[in-house]
Amino acid sequence: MSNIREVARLAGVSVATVSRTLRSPERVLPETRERVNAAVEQASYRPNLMAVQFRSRKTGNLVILVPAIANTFFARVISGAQKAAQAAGYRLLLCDTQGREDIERQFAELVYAHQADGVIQLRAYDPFDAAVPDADLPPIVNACEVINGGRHPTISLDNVAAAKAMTEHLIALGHRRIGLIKGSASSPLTRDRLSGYKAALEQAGLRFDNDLVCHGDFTLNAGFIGASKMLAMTDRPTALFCENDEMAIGALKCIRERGLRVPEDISLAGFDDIPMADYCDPPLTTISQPAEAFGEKAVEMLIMLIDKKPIPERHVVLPFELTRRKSAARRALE
Amino acid sequence: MSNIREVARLAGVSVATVSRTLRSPERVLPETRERVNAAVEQASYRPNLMAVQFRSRKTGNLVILVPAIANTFFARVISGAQKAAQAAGYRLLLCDTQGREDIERQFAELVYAHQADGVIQLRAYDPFDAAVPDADLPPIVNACEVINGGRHPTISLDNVAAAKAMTEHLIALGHRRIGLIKGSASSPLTRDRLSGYKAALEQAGLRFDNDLVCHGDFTLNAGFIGASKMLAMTDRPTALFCENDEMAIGALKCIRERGLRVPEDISLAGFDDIPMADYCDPPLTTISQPAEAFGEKAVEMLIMLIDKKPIPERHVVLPFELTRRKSAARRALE
DNA sequence: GTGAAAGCGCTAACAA
DNA sequence: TTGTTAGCGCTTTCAC
Repeated sequence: MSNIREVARLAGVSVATVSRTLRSPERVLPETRERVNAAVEQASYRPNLMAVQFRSRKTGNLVILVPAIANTFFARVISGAQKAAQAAGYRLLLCDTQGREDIERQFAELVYAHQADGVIQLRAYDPFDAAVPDADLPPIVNACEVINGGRHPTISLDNVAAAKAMTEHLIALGHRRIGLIKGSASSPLTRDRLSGYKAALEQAGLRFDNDLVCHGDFTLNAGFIGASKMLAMTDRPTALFCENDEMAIGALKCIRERGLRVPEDISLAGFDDIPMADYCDPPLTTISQPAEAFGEKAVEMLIMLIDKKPIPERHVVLPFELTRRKSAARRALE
Repeated sequence: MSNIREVARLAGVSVATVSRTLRSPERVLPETRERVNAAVEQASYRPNLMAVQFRSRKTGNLVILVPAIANTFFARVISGAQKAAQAAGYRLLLCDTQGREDIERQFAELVYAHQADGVIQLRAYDPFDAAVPDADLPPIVNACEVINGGRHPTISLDNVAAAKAMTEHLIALGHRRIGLIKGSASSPLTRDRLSGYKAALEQAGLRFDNDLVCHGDFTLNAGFIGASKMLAMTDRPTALFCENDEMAIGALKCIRERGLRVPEDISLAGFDDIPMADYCDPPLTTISQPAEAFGEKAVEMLIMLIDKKPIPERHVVLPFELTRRKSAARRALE
């Protein structure tokens, strides 16, 4: 593998001129440029990025901390992030943290080790020591699941409003007992969604019943378990609101196994609008999130941070949409 | 941010000793080691990985080329790869190529640019110029969708045998007209699976009917379209074998919309065994693949290649399993 | 516009 | 066991 010296020798110029031709060609005479380019070609030269980065103190890498890659929602976020990163000449260092703080911290440290220029965290945990003063915090953006009152820029959804909208929708359909299957207890997402759920009930003059809330962890299985608890109640809910589509699909399986029909016997709603939501039977009423946009926005903001450009708004809120499909319908009269 | 010289000064030793303490502590006296470690602590020193890598000509990065991150099967593969990489002290540079060869080539070149030590390609395309002699090919492993007769080490499934097993299963259930919804035309996977399908038919003395084969692209929608074509036939198949679960779930939706039942009116089979396969209605009969193992194995082999260790077997074949659920049943007598 | 030369932070060969 | 020292390949002054 050839190096810059080899190219310089071939072109009959100095290494500095080769470097300039590659980084800022406009500062080199066209004829010199051509000779250098010819030499680059001839030597099939590729700059050693390690050396470039080492010297210029920029890695072009962005760390992205993902709680669960296998979750289709996050897969879409990553996909959006990757596109934006690539467009901006950055690469994505992927880390499946499984929600473990030690792993998150370890990967975030890659920034300190000059292995990455910034961090995107998709979970509500600050991987940097709280003792670090805000001023010399490395570039980091917190997206999707956002730390309430955190010190980093965020990109989030108004989860309170989204959960409220869905609950209102179910109430408008005549439902009075609405079960809620929550996500992981550690996630502020679920706190916000619970608030939205409560707000809608209150607004409609309905009493909040703690028995109608059960805890899950965003997996298919959690939805199944949650639904089986709900269905076992003597006065069971007529509608079930799951905090993500995976759990809703898990719940659907359980409901069917009990010989009940959706939506005739019980209405069902999800959250996220994963591709599968439109393909299950019946198609799922859910909250659509712009997953790719989370990734794109996060990368854009992070790069601004890295370039020390001013950020127009530190807390971006992306829009949601209530997507009505067949899984939620008017409550049957008894 | 402090550097090695600062630490050396603090510890009253040379930079070489600091470097040694960090890389091979056993070559340093315990008491020296302690002094160095104390100095490291005091200076809150973190080695500049860019410099380390630049100097030692190892990046610790592995590029992984993924056709579609949003596909749950690949998400599982990535997850396995990431775990193995992390365990071995490597990081994963993720690239969502969308199956585009130019993007694949571009990212594979990161190896030439000393930005990564090796490449994992999950698609049947060689991102390196065929002109490169095998001897000085960068470390690369080809997994999942494998180039037939390619020059790189591979980790694959016996797709011929798997498709044959599934087709045999459907035949054993009494089906004589079995529709096949294929994946992307460019993929050798689909060629192998077609072979297996044909082999099973032949073995059972059934004629191969080209009208029963239709082309898809592994997406939910392709399954829907494929099924609608099959169902429109005058002499429609009594079983449908889809080359992945996503397409099977798409087909399921179409079948139901036509007012038909699975498996009473038509049997359905998929491939991959994604988590959702067990949660659709009815649960999907499918071929289970060890997705995470693909990622793990790929990383392990790649690291052997990087370390120039001999590879026990260049072409690993991972086992599949025929998972019988309710979507495929005995053909109803007419 | 171009070249000479210093040096980024570290590792490794060699010497002591 | 430890220190000295020469670079790794490149960018970036600073002269010319």
